[in-house]
Amino acid sequence: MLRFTKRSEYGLIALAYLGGQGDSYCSAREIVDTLGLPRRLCAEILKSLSTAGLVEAIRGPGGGYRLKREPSGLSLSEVITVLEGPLRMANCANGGECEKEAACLIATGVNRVADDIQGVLSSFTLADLIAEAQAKINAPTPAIQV
Amino acid sequence: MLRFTKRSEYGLIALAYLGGQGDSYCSAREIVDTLGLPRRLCAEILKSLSTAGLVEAIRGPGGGYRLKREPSGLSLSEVITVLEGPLRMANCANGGECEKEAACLIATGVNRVADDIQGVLSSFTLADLIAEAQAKINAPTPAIQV
DNA sequence: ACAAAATAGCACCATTTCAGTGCCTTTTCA
DNA sequence: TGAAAAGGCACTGAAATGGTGCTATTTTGT
Repeated sequence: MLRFTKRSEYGLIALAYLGGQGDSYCSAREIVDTLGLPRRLCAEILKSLSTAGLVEAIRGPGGGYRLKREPSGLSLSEVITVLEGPLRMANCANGGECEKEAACLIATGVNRVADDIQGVLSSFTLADLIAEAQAKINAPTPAIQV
Repeated sequence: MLRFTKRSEYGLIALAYLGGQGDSYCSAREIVDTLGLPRRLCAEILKSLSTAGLVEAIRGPGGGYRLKREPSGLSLSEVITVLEGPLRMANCANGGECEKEAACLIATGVNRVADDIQGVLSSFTLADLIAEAQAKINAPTPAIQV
């Protein structure tokens, strides 16, 4: 339960990778080949991130993606919202087909939980993930390659 | 994303209801009829909660369910774990088919997030939900009945 | 002893979401 | 003008989720 989808997982992985590459552009191909992720799926994810303005995309040879913002300014909350849509803990907590008073029994409390979880996700940034990732990118093997 | 399943939702609702009924036993039927929840599904959920020792079940006429523990001692974390299994944010974070170093790029960080979220869920108790629910059970209509 | 109340157990179906893929188009650099 | 790269579109298979029906077993009350 309460798990990330692959979209979020791959998205965060790709972002962490981009974060470790500085200002240079990385092609989707490089990313998926380096990290061993499914190509098309990641392409879609990167596109979403691009549309949302989290990464910058440049076409053509030499192009690719790069972060549009400092990793420390990119919260997990934002990334996940882009890739999975907004948080909705219980059905009645959001949009609102809450006809049965039942759901509402816990709506208020659940909303409070949701807020706290959202807070956790907001408190973590891409920089936090990258801090961990750095060691793995730059340490054992020069760079994981295909 | 990161949403409760219906199992958790209904489970929490039922527990909140039981919490408002003191020491008396409430039949599954009473619960679902009062709250307008799907019968069979809730019966399964109550059975799970009973197996896990969170509620007490008594068969036969006059029987039913009741909380086996003080609401303030029952964390959401526990309830949700019973009804949905353990938290697992990313695949590589748990059991371990983590062949691709990719997933591990964020594993450590994601695990930290998961811990924090688990912390949030542990910090909320059934009593918190009931506090909200009480008003709705005892206020507008004497008691929602069939 | 019997009937009714209640939980327990089993097997199944429908829908939605998720993960993943293929193919073609457009842009852009060399 | 050719190759590299992002972008767009439509589709498929698998799994999780939500939900239901029927029957068995236990227990109380009459």
